[in-house]
Amino acid sequence: MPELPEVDAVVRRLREAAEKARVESVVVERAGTVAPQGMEEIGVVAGRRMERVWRRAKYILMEFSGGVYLRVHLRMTGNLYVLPDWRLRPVGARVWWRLSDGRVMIYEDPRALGRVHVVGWEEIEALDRELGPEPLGEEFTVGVLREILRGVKAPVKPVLMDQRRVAGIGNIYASEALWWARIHPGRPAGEVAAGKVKVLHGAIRKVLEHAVGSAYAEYTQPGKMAESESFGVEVYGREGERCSRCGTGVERMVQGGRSTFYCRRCQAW
DNA sequence: AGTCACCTGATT
DNA sequence: AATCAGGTGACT
Repeated sequence: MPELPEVDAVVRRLREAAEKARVESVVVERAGTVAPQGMEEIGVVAGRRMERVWRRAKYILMEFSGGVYLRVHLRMTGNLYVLPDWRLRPVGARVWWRLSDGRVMIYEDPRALGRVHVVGWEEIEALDRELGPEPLGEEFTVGVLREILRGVKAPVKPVLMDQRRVAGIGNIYASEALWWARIHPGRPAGEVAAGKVKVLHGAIRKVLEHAVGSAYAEYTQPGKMAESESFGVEVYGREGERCSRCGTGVERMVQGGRSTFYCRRCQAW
């Protein structure tokens, strides 16, 4: 479920709920979810205080006292939040952390594709180097986007979703940004006209900023994934519906095994 | 650059 | 029963 905006909402929620909280104990209900595997490793956070929580791309990073870090990736169905009592945990809870005040932080993930890794600072730095710029950060300029796309023959949509090139754009917002910029998703990235790159840059930021706002607003209920995608989404998941700009039917295609939605009239090749 | 694997649940 | 799912990494 989560792309950058939803992950960002999770992080802000955790900040409010659990930053500076002390972990009493850790329970792993599904061994494959944590790495390095086993209770011994993940157990190192027991007795430590969560000093800060932040986001890089779609990763959630937590620093605990004594220089221990957790790197969480929600993949498709993960979610992370605090509940008042451990007994309230849902069926899909894979890992949970009892806090010293009696509350509990839950990593829920029905499909169990996500991961919770115990890492050191070097691994956080390495991760940072492997990932492209944050699309909502100052460093993500029109010029930077132009450099990212320049000379690339691959279709522009999968390129936008490549986390090494730009960090945090997923399947929904890639489709949405291309619709706003009127660019065909299959167009070779390097062939997108300079003027359109500028529009695309603005569209990416606009779409993500809007989603960051609504994701947070709708994330107030722990345990519930946001319905943010149903609000302000123009093409994603709307095959057969009419394009709000020109009335033409929205089409679906598959790129790299993922659904892409677009308007063939607005987004001409 | 494309395909599959990882998993489970919802929907057709 | 079959297909689909908002992500990523490991293959070819």
